[in-house]
Amino acid sequence: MTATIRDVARASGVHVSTVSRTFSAPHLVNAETRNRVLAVAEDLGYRPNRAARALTTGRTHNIGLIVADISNPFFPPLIKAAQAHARTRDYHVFVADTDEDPQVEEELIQTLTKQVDGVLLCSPRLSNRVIERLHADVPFVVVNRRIKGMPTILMDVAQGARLAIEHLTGLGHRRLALAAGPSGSWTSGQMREAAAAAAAASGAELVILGPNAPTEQGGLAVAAEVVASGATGVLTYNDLVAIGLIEGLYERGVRVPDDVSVVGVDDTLSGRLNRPKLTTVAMPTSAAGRIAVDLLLQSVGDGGTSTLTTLETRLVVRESTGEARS
Amino acid sequence: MTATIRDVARASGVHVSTVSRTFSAPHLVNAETRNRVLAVAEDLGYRPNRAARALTTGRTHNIGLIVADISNPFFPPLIKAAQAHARTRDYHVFVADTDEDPQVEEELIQTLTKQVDGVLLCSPRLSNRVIERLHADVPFVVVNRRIKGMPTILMDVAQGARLAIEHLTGLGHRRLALAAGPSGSWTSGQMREAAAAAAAASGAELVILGPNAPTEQGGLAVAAEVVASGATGVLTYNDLVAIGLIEGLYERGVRVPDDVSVVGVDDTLSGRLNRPKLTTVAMPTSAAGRIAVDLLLQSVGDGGTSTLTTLETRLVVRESTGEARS
DNA sequence: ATGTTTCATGCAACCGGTTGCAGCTCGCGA
DNA sequence: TCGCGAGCTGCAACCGGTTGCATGAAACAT
Repeated sequence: MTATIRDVARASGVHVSTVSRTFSAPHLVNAETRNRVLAVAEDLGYRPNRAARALTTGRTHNIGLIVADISNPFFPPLIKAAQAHARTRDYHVFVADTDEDPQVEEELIQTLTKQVDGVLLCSPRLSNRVIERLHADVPFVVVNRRIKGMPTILMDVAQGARLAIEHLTGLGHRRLALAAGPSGSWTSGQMREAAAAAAAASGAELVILGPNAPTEQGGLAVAAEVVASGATGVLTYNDLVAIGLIEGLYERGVRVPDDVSVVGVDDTLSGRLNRPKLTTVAMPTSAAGRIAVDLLLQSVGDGGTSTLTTLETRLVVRESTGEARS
Repeated sequence: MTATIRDVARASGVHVSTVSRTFSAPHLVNAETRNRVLAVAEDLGYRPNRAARALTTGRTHNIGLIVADISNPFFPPLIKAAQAHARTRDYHVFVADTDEDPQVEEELIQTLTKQVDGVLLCSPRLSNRVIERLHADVPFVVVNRRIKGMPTILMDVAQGARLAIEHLTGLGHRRLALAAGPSGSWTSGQMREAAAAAAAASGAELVILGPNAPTEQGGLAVAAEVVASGATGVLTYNDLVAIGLIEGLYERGVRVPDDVSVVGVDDTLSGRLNRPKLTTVAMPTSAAGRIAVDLLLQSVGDGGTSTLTTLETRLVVRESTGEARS
């Protein structure tokens, strides 16, 4: 068994409350006593039990971070930024993966409820109704989805989609396709609307293909439809889909960017190292991670503002897009 | 505030212990009472506080999973397999990223200690001594590193390295290089030894380059050294390094596999979608994740076996390796 | 009618900490 | 010399559950 506060108290001849204070409010205990207690504690290998502490203080100093798919390279920078930033605030971040399954997502949130002070929900797949219900149990910050009444961080995908479409029409493409994301995705809906509007404004045609899995497989799978559609410019749900799509097109003898231009979204490292290097919409994921933590800790503190933060996106032009052939 | 067991007890006119049993040992309470309690609980939105429960039972039903770098595509399959498998055992997995920093790693383990029933250490960067000390506080299962006295899962990288080197020498390459991993990595040490032995056995030369960061950047950075070494066959620490290296060689006008053959390790999706598709050593990561969970739950149960499980690796030949030019 | 089980529930201690309050000691000023 | 405040420390209740034991009632056997 590991040593408890009472073991330390007994061994150093003081009351448990003194030991407790030695760790949680050192200035309240006499330097001499404190040193003795610390020495004994060290000796016994005592470590405060954070779970027990949380029971009375109501603060775990942990935050939960829930993502739909940890293997999507979009998330790691966000996770790392959140983690690093949380550490400066004396918090730790624990990540859980829902595997794109709303049921698992709900279960995880339930489990997390009393073990963390707040939860960061990244691209949740749960319905608004369920999220609102769960919100009664634990503070949330939502990333990549708009739910009113909750602190929210959005990346301006609409703007990104517009930039991408304008880039494509600017290169002379008149027949465009959007390889959409999964059906539950709020982001995908935003992209669709913005892309449709931007295409209409430029007098280009836009066909929506999907829903697709937000993965390379999704991209591979949609390649046939892209070819069939006759589109020469494609905007994809994310970089992964773009990479898969390019591979799929390649397998069909369609060259990128010579025959078809492809624009990704997220600006992941994989996209940067793909060949051709991806033209993509860059998302401020690290900033989102940091801000999310700040927002969360703030709403843990005071109880709940419902700020909406929208972060700008920008287009990064690389090699996967080119002029339309005349 | 959320409802507690006492609120439910009061509202349904029974003692708290009855409410407690309703949830944790339903068969001990009369069906009628049980239903009444459940109804009241539902009504009040009561959820058992898992942290409080853990305090008396000593079981959190959580397991911690610590990785050095969550953005390394090697980990997600392992994480997902562990998570899925744990769920079938009524456990949840929480992941933390150490950012390759031993200090952060230690801190995280400390934090996790009383909040999980056991910890999965994947490719830990901490010294054996520290790990052994921490082991007194919480059960461990170690993946990708040999620490005696602890349940361990190893992927046979030595075998993988041998296969890779033999593949290269079989193609006629006589001057080989190993782009090693970070200095703290046990795996990297294993690779180095096995590769050296295999090269010697085939009468080929092997130069060790590194240590390198286990990332694309690491691969990019080592490209110059590879060129300078005159090697025509390169084994890298992992797929990421291989991808970065290929990119770096490409920038220097060196073609893969025409001028230089490159073998990765891990068989990640990125490697499969890279162009050229990576020849690589496949690691049984999903199996490792599942087995790790089993081992951990087992040692949570009985107290600590120190099994050593070694998983086979295999070589997957794709497009990044080819015959040496004569 | 009595003794023995069985079943359901209550009681109270306990898990490992925290914290408001009270009491003690000491030094200082009057 | 006394009173007072400051500084430490102890006491005990509390956080939200669990669980061994005792109690009481009903069911059963004799």
